[in-house]
Amino acid sequence: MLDIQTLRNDVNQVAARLATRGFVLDTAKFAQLEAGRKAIQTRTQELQAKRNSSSKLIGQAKAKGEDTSAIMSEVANFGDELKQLEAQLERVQHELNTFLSVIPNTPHDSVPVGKSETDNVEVRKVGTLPQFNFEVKDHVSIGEQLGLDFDTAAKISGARFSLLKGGLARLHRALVQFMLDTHIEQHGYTEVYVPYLVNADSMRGTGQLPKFESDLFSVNAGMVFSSEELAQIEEDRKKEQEQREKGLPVTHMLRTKGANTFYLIPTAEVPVTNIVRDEIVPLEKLPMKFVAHTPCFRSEAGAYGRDTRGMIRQHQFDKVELVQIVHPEKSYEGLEALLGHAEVILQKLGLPYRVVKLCTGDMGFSAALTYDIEVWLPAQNTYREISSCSNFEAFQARRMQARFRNAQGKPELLHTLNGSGLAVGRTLVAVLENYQQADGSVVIPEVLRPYMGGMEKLAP
RNA sequence: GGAGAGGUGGCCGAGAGGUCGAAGGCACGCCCCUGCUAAGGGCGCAUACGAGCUUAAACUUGUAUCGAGGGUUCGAAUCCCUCCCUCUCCGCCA
Repeated sequence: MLDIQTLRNDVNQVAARLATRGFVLDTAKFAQLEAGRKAIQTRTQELQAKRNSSSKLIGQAKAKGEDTSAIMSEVANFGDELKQLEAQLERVQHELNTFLSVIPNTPHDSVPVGKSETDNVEVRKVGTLPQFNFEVKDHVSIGEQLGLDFDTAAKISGARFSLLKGGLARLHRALVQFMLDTHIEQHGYTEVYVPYLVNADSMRGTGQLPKFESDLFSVNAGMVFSSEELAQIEEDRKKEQEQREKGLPVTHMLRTKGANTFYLIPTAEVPVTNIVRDEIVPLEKLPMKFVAHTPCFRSEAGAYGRDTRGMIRQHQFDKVELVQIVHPEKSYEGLEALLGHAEVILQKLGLPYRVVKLCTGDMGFSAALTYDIEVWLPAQNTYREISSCSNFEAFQARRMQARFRNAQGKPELLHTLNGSGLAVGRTLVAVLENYQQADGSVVIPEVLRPYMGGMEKLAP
């Protein structure tokens, strides 16, 4: 969420910055909503003040045993108007809120302007590309011999799921352990174990809702209703519909009933960052650095047809996620450090990669600046995203009301950062492809061997 | 799943229809006293949003907020309804 003050002071400037990322800010709509809000709010508060002072007088008069009918009829005169105004105010504020909550973050000044990933800027290339004196296979062909089984996964669940067996499953686990240990022992992160099902407030906090609901999986726990309850729900639904038609604020009777709707996390960013939602963190606790290993669930509704082969794009994958909660003045420093922490994993694994700075058009909704790390995949003869490290500045913190107490003792919004360190499935793919041998076996990177019982290679 | 008790400011905790944004305490900030890592005293100290003033801050003022949402009332932290959450005991369970 952007700062509404900034929008009021300088809509055009904000609109221009948002335009660079392909978002058209409806400034006329904003002006209209603001004008409406202002007029209604001023008048409403005026009447509320009048009502409050009258009520106070009534209280005093009653205490003395005096007659209060004159004052009470005066209040009754504007009672209806006030009720209407309060309803109108709520409606316009709700509209304004909805309007604000779908505006993406403004890009940092250093972000290259561009339309798509082709406009991203390469920051550096690290590592040397492996040479093969045989025809390279992709991870699907290599994996088939080693325990990667899409057919069984499809039987159990469906498309875009995978099943790993034997050494491959262990290698997957070894990657997780290696990543976690590195970040905990060498980079100073605190490991956290978090819920994989979260509520809607958490999803709103980090920006997945309300705009990207279709990318998420949701579950309704214990939603078994008796016939009376079903009838009640139907009635509530009608009531809500009527309220909408009359233009009254909707009371969301259904929403409270459905409060046991959970969302499966699309990334650990959601539960981990929401640790500080509605909190005021003491200054000396900053920066907070968390690392978590979680599965991630994405419906990727819009991505069908892309990466259909293999485990590049799955409904479920594991990720080790780095999150930092920092002082606003330290967030860009923190981002560089965090990016470095993710890179270390690739360096230790001996995987060649490059770092790109995303252009305005390719950045995610909540980010002010994003670096992607792309790992070399020999079979695709290209670099593919394996980590995304972003500074969200105060965008998420404002939605979450995540604050710290500054040196003056006043609450101030935090900055939030996160990045994959790394996506485990894709790292497994990269290991398979980069360490493949002519005989179909795969050499295990040295840093992983302690986690593999000393094993040096996976052989068919 | 059953029974009960609760949710109030950064924290603890009173308040049980009127002058309550909310006593008291802790923590924190400024000041005084003391002169040594003790103690005492005074003052201040919620957040969001609006209006005024302003370059801005400060300030003044208004409104809202006592788990959330509805309702009753001239007036709700306090009464009613719905929901959420926490704790205790029992049951079940990895």
